[in-house]
Amino acid sequence: MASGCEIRHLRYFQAVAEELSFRGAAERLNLAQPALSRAIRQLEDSIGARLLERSNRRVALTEPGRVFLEGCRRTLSDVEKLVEDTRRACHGEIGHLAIGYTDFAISGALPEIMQDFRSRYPDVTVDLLHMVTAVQLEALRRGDIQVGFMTGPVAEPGLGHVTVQDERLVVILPETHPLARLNAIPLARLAGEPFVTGQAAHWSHYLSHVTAVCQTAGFTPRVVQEAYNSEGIFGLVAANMGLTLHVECARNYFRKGLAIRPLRGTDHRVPTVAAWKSVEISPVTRRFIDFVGEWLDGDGRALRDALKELGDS
Amino acid sequence: MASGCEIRHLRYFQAVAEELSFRGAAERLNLAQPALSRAIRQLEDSIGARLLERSNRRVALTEPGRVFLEGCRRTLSDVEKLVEDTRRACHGEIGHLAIGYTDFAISGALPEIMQDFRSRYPDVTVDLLHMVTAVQLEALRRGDIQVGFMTGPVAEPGLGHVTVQDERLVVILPETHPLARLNAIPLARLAGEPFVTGQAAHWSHYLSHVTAVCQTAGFTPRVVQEAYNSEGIFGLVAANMGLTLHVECARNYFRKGLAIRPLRGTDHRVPTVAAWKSVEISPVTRRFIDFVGEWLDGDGRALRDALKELGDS
DNA sequence: ACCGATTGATACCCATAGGTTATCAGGGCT
DNA sequence: AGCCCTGATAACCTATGGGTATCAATCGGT
Repeated sequence: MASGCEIRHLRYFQAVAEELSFRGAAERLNLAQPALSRAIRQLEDSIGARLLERSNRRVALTEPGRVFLEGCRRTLSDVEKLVEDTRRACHGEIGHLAIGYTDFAISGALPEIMQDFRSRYPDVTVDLLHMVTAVQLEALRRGDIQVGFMTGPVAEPGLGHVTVQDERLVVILPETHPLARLNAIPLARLAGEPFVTGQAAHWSHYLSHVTAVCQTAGFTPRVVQEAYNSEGIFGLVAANMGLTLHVECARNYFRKGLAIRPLRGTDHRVPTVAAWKSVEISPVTRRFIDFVGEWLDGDGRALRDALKELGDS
Repeated sequence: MASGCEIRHLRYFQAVAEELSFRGAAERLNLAQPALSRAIRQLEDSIGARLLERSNRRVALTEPGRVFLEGCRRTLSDVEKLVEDTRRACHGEIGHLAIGYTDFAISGALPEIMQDFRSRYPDVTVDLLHMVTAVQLEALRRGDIQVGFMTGPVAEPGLGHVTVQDERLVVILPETHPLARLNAIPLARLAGEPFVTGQAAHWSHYLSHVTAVCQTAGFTPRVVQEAYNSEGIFGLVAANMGLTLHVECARNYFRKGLAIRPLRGTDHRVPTVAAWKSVEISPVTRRFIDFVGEWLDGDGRALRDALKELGDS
């Protein structure tokens, strides 16, 4: 029952079993030989099995000793690995993250970020959860997610954030639409056009950008249809219900029958930011945030530049 | 390095992590609470990671704590299993056996014995090694095998043994041979017949039976061919080179063109015995020997009787 | 065949690690 | 506000792990 058997005993036994000599093992362990003899005796007593055959001149493993030695090696390396893993967890190299994302984020840089993160930190498990910006803010507050990729700007107190994307607007319209013949579409030409957007209740952060940019041209968008998600919006546009404003990353997707044109007459940009609760940051969250920062400065620069040129063209 | 982390610490930590309370865990461990607090602190120091979040009223696992807890459970159950396995090894339920066998043994009861033994002691690994009797005796002496199934009688000092088979002789001859028309063949009729046997150097124990039984009828077998093993002997007989004496278990094999007939005119029997070195018997060897004894008394009786009837018919 | 060298076991001592009791400091709860 | 429950701390005590000295047995070399 109270086995009394301790890791020390396993280490001692392994040494003796490998050296097949108490004195040799004691030296290897920086220990006096009598202490070793006693420890091994204790171990044998606590197990209730004779592990070593001592014949006053020769030390040999018994059958139980062989079984125990193999288990010793396994257990000792397991414990060592466990301690190492725990330390890594402490440094954020092991753990779990729940991350929220919007359609804009998952259409943009997020897949590459996640791919690079997972290959850099393979022992961090990640749950990626689709949530609109407002839901992410609430989930962050409740601790349901540790990081959210959402439509900015973020000005909530207690949240840290970094801008991941900062994209110009594009017009998505049926390729049969008269405006589709223009290389770029002036903002003013959208006045009066039928708009397809996301549902006001869920897409508020994005819609505030749309209404704001239209206001600068002195009109309010005429919304004729609200869809549940980006796929829905694209589908309704393809069905000739109207046109929509989106961000550059829409170019990463293609739907037959749609045209994507830069929007002229405004330098308004829609930021997508990674946000996190700035108190009680777990090690793995810290790692992730740092990684995103480094990614944006390094690996991601090429991608960002490409996107930027795409938008500027 | 010197992690100082002991199994006790793992048990303590697991208790606290599961109770999420130092006092509760201390009670469960039959320990005073301050000792627990100190042990956990030591554990955290030795790992270098904060495993528990103590906020004076609530105890919670940190991320490293979760990692460590899982490893704790695994390690503790592994150690428990290891101790249990070692005890079983001590009782001979775990271990390894090297067992020698002759053609006679493997053609007789040995396969059934081994099958029953392995299903009764699945954690004992067995090496079955084909060796003629003389080689088995030497291998036993050197400890290369723990038990040998060989042709008796065994009279070596220091060897224990039990008779596994005790078989009448049969004559194996080409089915076209004139004697094959008899239901049973009188010993005296073999005088002058050409004999096929195993090589004298390796089959000495068996050949001594053959010559002895022929002597009782007043003749010496006229050996015209020596084969390497039983298959070779059967093949040479089938090739009409001569006939041979074998034991009843030969009936378990069949080769086209051969006839097997009881030998009349002698009650000589050829024993096949299991033998072992009677000093330094390992627990698993003891188990095996006991098992063979019980098998012969119990499960094997039916088989033995069947063989006996076969021989008596 | 004997003596020295070496090995593991034993006896004894000591420092310390691990346990106990008593007490404190901080938050909820009534 | 006051009580109670929690984990941390302090002081102390003993059991235990480790050290030194020594013994008995066995192997090797001359």
